[in-house]
Amino acid sequence: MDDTPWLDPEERATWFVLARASSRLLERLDAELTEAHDLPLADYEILVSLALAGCDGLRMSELADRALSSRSRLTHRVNRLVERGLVVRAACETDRRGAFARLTPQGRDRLEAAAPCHVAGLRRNLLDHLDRDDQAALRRALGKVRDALGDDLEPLPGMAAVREALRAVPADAGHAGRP
Amino acid sequence: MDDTPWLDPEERATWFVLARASSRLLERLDAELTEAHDLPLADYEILVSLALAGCDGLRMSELADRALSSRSRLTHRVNRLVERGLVVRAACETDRRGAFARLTPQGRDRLEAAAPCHVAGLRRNLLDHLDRDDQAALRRALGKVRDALGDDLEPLPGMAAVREALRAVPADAGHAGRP
DNA sequence: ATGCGATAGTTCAATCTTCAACTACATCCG
DNA sequence: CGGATGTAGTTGAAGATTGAACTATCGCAT
Repeated sequence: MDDTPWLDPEERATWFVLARASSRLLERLDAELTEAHDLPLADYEILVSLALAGCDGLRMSELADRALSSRSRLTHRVNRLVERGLVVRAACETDRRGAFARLTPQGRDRLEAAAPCHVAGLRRNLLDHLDRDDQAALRRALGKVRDALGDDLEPLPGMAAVREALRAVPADAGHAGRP
Repeated sequence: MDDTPWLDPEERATWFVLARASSRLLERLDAELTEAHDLPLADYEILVSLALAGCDGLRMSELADRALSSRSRLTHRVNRLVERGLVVRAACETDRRGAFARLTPQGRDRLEAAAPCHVAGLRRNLLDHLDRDDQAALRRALGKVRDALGDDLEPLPGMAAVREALRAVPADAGHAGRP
């Protein structure tokens, strides 16, 4: 490590632009969503994951993975979502240590209301500035980085699938329910 | 906004890979630096900015910009660095609202000790996986995004410049000193 | 000069995250 | 079976971040 050469200007620029662009982007998306829907990006991503899981809900640890959150952070955050009535917990039948989180109808509504804002923000702040080649190059390059970092979650299905899954959430969920 | 089309699978993948790669990367770099040198990445970046500013130090707001930190966050963080003896504050002569932060010799040592670890982490977790074309494409694409987000800080000079600047920090700094 | 809006930075309280226990259950192996 | 070890998730306290309010100063226009 001590014989690692310093970065050359291009390497520095690569790191620099990645750090700054992603940080600013996340900051902006979070601010927009929070401002318009009182829903921090972290909560939005929890809701999306739960929506995709449909009425089965998702294990806490699975959810933590998807939301890039530590377990304990997720516990607290889900608590707040439960207080807000957007999520409910359910016990797991087959593994009694386990806990599921599941979207409530209010959670589903909240998510449906916020989704266009998020997508618009993504276009306005990210995608609109990238042509097809830029996007392909980004996916290629960052895909390799992600692999090297041992992150192997597959990309999410889109809003169509979310809506599909959401249709399966019965309008009266929120109390008891399937594990 | 409500007529914004949903993302297609490639757009989703672009966003997904950017979010996950950058988040995991930052997490990893922070963990490595904290583990090995008890210096969170956020603090490391403050120290680098201060080192590049040499013995003049840097205005708090300028430093906040460079460290991607809110003003209030920076105030707290610099307080902790001051408690640790790595940084000192100094008043600004020409604008008495202003405050400068400046590296102490201990801060300089800390930074010099940690820098190889950070560079090695950057190589191992990011740069080693990208060929020249990948890097150029990343800079092109994310440069556009960064511009669109209104972030216009120019890339930092490298460790050579840091060392250069550090040489200018007198060995007995840390008490009074230039604004 | 003087008053007014802008700017630099800090402070304080509320909120959020972290980290290290801790509980409870599962699984493995003899 | 039964004890050891591992895994899922929560808890609670300490520490960090946020955002609004606040202090102090600046710079400009009158």
